Amino acid sequence: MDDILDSRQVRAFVVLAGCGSFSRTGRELHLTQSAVSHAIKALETNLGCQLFHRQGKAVHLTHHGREFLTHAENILRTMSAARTSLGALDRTPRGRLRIGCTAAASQFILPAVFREFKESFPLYDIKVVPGETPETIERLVKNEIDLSVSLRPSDTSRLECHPIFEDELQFLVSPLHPWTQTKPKAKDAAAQTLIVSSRNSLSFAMVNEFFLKQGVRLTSFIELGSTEAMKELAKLGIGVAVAAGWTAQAEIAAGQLVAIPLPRAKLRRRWVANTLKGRPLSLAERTFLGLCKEAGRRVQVVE
Amino acid sequence: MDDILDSRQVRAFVVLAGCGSFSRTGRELHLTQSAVSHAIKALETNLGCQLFHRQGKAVHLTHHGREFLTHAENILRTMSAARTSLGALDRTPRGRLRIGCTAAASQFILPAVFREFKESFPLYDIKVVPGETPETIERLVKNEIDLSVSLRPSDTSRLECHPIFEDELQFLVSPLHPWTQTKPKAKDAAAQTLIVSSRNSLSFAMVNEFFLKQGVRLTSFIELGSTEAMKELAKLGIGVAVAAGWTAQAEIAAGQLVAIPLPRAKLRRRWVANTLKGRPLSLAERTFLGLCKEAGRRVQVVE
DNA sequence: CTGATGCATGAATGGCATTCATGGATGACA
DNA sequence: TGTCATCCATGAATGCCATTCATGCATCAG
Repeated sequence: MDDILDSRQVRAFVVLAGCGSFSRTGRELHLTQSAVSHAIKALETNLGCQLFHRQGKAVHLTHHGREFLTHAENILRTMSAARTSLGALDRTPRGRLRIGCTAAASQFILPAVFREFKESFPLYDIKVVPGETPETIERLVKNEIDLSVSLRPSDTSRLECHPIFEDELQFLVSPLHPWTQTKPKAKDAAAQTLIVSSRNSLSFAMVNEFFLKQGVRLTSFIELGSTEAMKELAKLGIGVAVAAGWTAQAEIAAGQLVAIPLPRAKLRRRWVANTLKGRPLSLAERTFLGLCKEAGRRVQVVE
Repeated sequence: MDDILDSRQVRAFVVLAGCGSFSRTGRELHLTQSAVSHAIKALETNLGCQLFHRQGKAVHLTHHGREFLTHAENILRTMSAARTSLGALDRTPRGRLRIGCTAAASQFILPAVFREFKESFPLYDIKVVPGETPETIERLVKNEIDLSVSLRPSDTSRLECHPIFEDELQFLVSPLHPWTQTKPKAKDAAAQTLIVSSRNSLSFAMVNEFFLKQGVRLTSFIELGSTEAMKELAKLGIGVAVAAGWTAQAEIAAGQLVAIPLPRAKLRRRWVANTLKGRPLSLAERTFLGLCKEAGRRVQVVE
């Protein structure tokens, strides 16, 4: 025998239990009396017990029928609740948001976004998964995160990329550094120790490629996870940090660091918020994307 | 659109949400992958939102899908619980028992029955609806009570009558009454004030008919609701009570009342427990009937 | 590049829910 | 008591719809 119940039979049962007449049940459900009779019989057979006692014209619940009624009503109620709850889902902000992002994003961009997001969606569960751009994109594809804030990867074939803002990679050096006097050339960079966030980062790859195009292979690096640590080392003159100016806005304004343009050309980065291509977005996610763009505009102004 | 959900679609949804593969879901449910695909699509259309996000081979729940999952699991759980609970119904004694009975039954027969019944079915809700035999049978037919303990009515066409015991109507008189010396004849009864329980009772009808057959029309009655009151009046010699000897067992033994046989013949009454013909009986009801028969045997011994 | 695997889609099919037609039972009413 | 109206059960007929079949496209491994 089947392990689940036919919803239509259950509905017929509940209506019949309520009105006590096969004919009236049929009329109510836009069915014939015969259909109701067959349905109830099938339900009784399926459950292996009699649910109604037919006494002439009168139809009454049996002991088993009374017991089943509570369950049957539950089933219909749950179905109805499911539909209602789905319809109200965009209005009742409850859910989770798993966000992958780079260290810079989590430090400079997202705090404001989270604060504003929580105002509209206080019940949302937010989880941040930090990581460099490539692994973050990987997580997105694996559905380990819902949304990522990172650099725009080269392969966007399965991504929906929402631009946030653009910035430019520069050298950040101590005010005592000779480059503050004479603009560095590409081969000068090879002689320096470059302070970068991570060898796995997309920025790192971009910088390498940038210099390779100018015939220079960079070799000496210091790899640090944290933006703050990078700036500290640059301040001490231990090397040359490669970063965007806005991540050191305060230090530059205070004269602790100087931003030096890369040689020959600008190396622009495109920050984006990513979602999986074709994935339907919840209101919360759409809102989050909007807030990211706003935050991006504010950063862009600073740049 | 329909207001209820197809259980099979719900089941497919839950399995798919669990394993993340249409093909595997199909295998699990003994369906083709195509069937699952169609079913999920129909469910999504019905609910008006996408439940899964298909990313190449990977299938993941959407925000809406996650929300729906809780309800869907509830639906299946409730269906399963309904089946289980029906199967265990005879083993988990919970329910109600509405019993219609006459005053004599509720006073002399049922107390012991209730006590024993409660031992086996402590969770049962028992309701007693007192009344004379005719109205009690009426209530049974109207499904206002589940079971009746009363006299056997003449029309048993729609009843299932379970015999309990038989007794005999007699005169109960004061020890000072002249009938204790000379056996009364039928026409002597017409000269007496007869103490009866109720004009609506079956016993009353039986007594009248009994004397009519002997050419005597009874005219003088005192109608009392209570057996106890009848006995008190008889003791005082105000009239002649018509009742069964076992209802005054104590008074007869104590010499306060004397039982006098009716003239010419015995007027036997048949006590029965009734249920509606064809109605399936729960274990509790079957047990109750059994206890009634036992109690009947005990009364019979007294008679 | 190729084969294997997975999902979507539209047409075909067959199972089953519903209807149709009918009969028996009950109750109201004269 | 007979008649009529109403109600439920039943089996055969029907038609809808769930499922399958056949196919195409995308993805992934090697």
